Amino acid sequence: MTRYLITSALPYINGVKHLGNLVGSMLPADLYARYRRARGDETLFICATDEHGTPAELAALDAGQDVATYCAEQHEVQKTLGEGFGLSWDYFGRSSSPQNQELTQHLARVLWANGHLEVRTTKQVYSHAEKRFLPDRYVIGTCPHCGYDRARGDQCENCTRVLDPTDLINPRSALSGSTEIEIRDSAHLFLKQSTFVEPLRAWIDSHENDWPNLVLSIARKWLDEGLNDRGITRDLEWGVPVPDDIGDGLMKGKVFYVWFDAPIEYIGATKEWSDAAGKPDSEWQKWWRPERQSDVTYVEFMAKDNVPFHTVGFPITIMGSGENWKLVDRIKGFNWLTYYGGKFSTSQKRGIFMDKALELVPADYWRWWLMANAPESADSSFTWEHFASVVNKDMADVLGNFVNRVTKFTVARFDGKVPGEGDYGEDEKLLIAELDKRVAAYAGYLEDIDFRKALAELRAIWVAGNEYLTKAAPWTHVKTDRTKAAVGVRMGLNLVHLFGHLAWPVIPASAKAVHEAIMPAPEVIAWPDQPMAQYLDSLEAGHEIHPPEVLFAKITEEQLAEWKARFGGEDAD
RNA sequence: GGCAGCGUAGCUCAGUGGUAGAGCAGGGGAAUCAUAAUCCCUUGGUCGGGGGUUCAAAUCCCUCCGCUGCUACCA
Repeated sequence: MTRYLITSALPYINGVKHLGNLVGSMLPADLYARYRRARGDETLFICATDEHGTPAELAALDAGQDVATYCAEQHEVQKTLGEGFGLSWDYFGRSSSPQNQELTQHLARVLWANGHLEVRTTKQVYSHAEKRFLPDRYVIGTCPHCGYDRARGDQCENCTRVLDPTDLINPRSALSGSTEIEIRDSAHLFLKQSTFVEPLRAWIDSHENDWPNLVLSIARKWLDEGLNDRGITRDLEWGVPVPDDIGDGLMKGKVFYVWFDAPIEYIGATKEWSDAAGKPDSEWQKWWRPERQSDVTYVEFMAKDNVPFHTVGFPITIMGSGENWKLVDRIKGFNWLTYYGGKFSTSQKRGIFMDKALELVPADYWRWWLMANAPESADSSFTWEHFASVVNKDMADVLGNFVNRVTKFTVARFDGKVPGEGDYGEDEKLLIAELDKRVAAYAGYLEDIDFRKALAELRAIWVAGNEYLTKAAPWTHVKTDRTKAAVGVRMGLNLVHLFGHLAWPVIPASAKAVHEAIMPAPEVIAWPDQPMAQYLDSLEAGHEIHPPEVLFAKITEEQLAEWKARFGGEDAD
């Protein structure tokens, strides 16, 4: 049986992530990982913070910390928030780890040995004030085309023209404002991507049927436009050092570009995981260097901006190594989640961030709404009104109220115990047939990693429970035919039990609470494998149940108004 | 400017050649076990505009309009 390796795109270190980041990679990866575990599959779910690069250095500068301290702190912040959202990582690593450094250097060495890297001289902007090289975007000056005086070295934001830092009039450092800058030659390693076009195309074509259109079209666009060789080193201090033995001795003091080492951290974090557990190297290697590629099914989750690096950049690193590293099997890409149709924006404080979100409502509310409305085929839009109406209706009314009405009635009329009288009849058979079909459809959508449809099916399963209960109407029968009422209640309780199992991958904390209405819940709530006829008649007569407190408090009009005002609704820009 | 995606009921979205769909919201009814929750029935769209291909187009082609994003050292 194949093992499942699951990775989520690495959240960048410079601050708390917003809900768009969450829904685009970490949350769907968690849902899928939980589903695999529920089915009993051997599963490893890996994530990490992406810590290198100039933005991290600048954020640290802002915070008045050295970059290592800053990253260590922010890593803990992101780890805590992820756990708050129920993200069930087997390991949440750091791209700055020694393990990643070792692996990154190893892969660079074999690429160098295989002739896939070459040294080229490039022109870089050096700032005397900062005593460092500046990335293009951190050089500002007057645009030669439109005269805008705050144009960036990569592009003028006013006239949108693409620029080179040397084009700027009166160039200066965006960090200090210093004009003491000069253009210096600097040697860098380039990955000869152009030689990989054919194998990449063949590989991508082989996934014609199991990758989403979004992923295929982005990957092919890059190949069609011609792959440029790509610089994989930078003149920075914070990063994985380039080893002396590659690059003809010209790489002293340089580090790898963050996009080179970040995907390698998928492997690095796996090694961090096995090292932390005191396990031998064979433990992480069985995931990344399996005997046969088919021993591991590797699934990656990411937003669409990340697709090129996972369909082109990282695969070239793997292919070019000539070693038997595991290549990704399935890539699930997401579009953008928008906030009232506009972009989530950290700088403009527009949208909702993970820390604030958890202060408002439990994580499962977000998990449900985000995955039920995941931007799978197109961008999707968050609005407070929609969020409140979906959460109140689906979770509180359809699921929560079902659990509540069945369990409360059991206490009121059947002594809080599963009644054993009577046999299932025609109504129960119809329900069982419907649920056999729906549970299979729900599983099918999860296998296909088609989340919106999966959650719509899960909701339909809950609705089927309400429909059944209305038809069975034990509250009516209990007055005249206690046995008939008992049948309805017994089925109702079995449905509660079922719902707890089916909902666990999506809303784990709530599913646990539902499960515990019937009996104590295990760490991993297993998938119901039996046919429904058997499963829905599995609770023992006389078993005592425990009605939960209100499972899902509804979002009130007052809360809605307050949150809209606090976070900015449609009027905010 | 170039490129990509999108534009289907009031709202959020399915549907990619064969008589327009779901959920929510709206309207009517049933029930009263329950967080006034649930269940049944129902109103509602010339599928952004125009042109073309086809026996047949929301679905393929062209064009126009609108929205969003990307445009490579930005993670």
